[in-house]
Amino acid sequence: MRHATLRQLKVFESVARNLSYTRAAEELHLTQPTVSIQLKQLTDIVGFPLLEQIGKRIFLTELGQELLKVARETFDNFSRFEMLVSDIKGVKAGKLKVTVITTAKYFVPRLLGSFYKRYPGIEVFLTVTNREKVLQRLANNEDDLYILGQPPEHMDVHAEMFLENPLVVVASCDHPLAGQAGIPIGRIAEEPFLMREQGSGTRLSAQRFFSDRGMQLKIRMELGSNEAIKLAVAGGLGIAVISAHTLALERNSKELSILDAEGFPIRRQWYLAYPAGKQLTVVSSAFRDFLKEEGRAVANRYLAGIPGFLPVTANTDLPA
Amino acid sequence: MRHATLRQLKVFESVARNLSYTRAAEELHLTQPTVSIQLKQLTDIVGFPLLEQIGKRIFLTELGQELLKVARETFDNFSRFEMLVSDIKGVKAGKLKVTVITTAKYFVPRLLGSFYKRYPGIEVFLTVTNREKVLQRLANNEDDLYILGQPPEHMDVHAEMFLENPLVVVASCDHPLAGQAGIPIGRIAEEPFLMREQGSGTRLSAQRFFSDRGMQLKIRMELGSNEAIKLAVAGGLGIAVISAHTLALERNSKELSILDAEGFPIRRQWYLAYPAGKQLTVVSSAFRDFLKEEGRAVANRYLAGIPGFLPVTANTDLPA
DNA sequence: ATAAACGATAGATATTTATCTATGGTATAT
DNA sequence: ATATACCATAGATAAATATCTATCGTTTAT
Repeated sequence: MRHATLRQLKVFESVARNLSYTRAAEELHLTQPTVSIQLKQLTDIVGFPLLEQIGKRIFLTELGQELLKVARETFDNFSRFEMLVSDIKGVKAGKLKVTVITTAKYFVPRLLGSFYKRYPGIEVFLTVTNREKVLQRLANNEDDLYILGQPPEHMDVHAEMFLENPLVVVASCDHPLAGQAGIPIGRIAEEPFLMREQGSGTRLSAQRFFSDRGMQLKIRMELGSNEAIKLAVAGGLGIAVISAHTLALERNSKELSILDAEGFPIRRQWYLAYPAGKQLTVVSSAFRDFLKEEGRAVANRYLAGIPGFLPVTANTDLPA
Repeated sequence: MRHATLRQLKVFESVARNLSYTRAAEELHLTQPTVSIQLKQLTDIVGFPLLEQIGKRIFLTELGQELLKVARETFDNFSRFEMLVSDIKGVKAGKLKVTVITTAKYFVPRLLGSFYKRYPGIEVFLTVTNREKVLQRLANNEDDLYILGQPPEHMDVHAEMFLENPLVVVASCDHPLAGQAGIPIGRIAEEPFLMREQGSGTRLSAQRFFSDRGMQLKIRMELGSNEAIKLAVAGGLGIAVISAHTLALERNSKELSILDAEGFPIRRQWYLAYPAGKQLTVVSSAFRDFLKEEGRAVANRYLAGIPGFLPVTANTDLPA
């Protein structure tokens, strides 16, 4: 049975449906002897007659009927698979598995939302986890794409920036420094700071920024969320370094002010990564294009106008 | 997709399971390049990658997983079919469609019962109908085997006798003729007869028997069943011609007596028929053998000892 | 009785296939 | 840094496959 061919099944199916070798031959654009031979081979493989001829009429034997079922099921399976292939080709079907670093959870869901609206047939699976796990999943090729704040090193990974993530200094609008131009960095360092907890990427970047310049921050308070920090800053409890994205909604409010501090914004980026050598699926490719496009739009809408910020124009692909 | 081969699927399945070309090659007793080539061909046919290699590890793409499902289902179907084939070969499975003429309904079900006991995996379909319908079904090849009282003529049919069906004259035990040897046929014809309704094969045979000899029967009464006839005969209402089979249970009773009438028993037979040129299925063959065997047993048990009856020894196959 | 339709078979052929050996490139592990 | 394991590719070959044309024997229909 292993040695039967799909061709034989195809021919058999046609004969079984037409109950005629000649008819089947016409349908398949073959000559009648070809059909006879194909059927003979299949019958020899099975070891029992599949058809019987009584007078001039052809009948299916019990086994013939069973084999017909098998043949039809098989062909059905194949055509379903073929449809899947063409759906995937047209991005009308498929899966997209994305793993993002925790800090990206503030903007990635929104992006996935609009992506899903554009391609409703796609199933999206989002995993949000810490950097270590992200890298691990990347190494194990568990997902299609990965989003993180800095491209992995010591790994053969293809990474590309798709969105600027400038870190800015915010103060309340009635803060003495609000509105001043070119505030020296030393002046900023004198202010009491509000910070996210240890381990936050933003906090790390900020502290490194100041320590690189030989300064140490005065941390007045640690807060568990960006929202809490913004509220505390607005209440005049101190100033803070936060991602400009988290200000998206407050940019035009009169509560918070971005200070024009020397050396700011600290330039960070969001990266899209995937294993080097991985051929992206059609869906992944579509999401990648989508991210870059959206990235530009977001940058133009929210990031332009940040003091000291110059948007990167080219898409910078970073090799490992 | 139509051009994929089962071989390719087989190789693909092995690679997908082992996640290694080399492993698959070992498993299939092939060289590794052979596996590579088979997979390349399959991939080309599908048009999209089925596997991806990240570093040294191999992963299934989404399509690969789908195709794996298809492949497994296909092979499952085939092996189920193969099992069916071998079950049928061993008469452990299969269907048996038998159509019998109405008058055979008195003994066929019992036979089917014991056949079913011997081959419990067989599904038996029994159709009981009149001669015309039986012949029609036979012409249309709707069943496997047919049982009737006389083989069809003017049809290309293979028919073989499997059971004698002698018609005997019965009278009550205290009837004057009971026990007499070599009763002349004219004497029998003087007696009042009990008969089945018009159209009964037995009645037809009996009347023809007498009319062939220039006599006419005096029919005292028509009765609807063989049981009723036997009771009436036992009650002394007349004598009757009935199939010896119907006496199976009463042979040793003291109520009924088979008369040793000249020219009796009328020899009738039960025939097994099927279209000429039809190759019997394994099950049909088994049932055919069973019938002949049972036929002999029944003949030995019940028919021996009927006055004037000589069992046929050879199995007489009648051509059309 | 004859013709027409149908399937089986034989013989021929071009193509495809399945497979091998040998070798080369890469990635992981030591 | 080297060795090892793994997959890809090229080239060669024997086998099989799929197909055709021509023809024959039956069976049905006219």
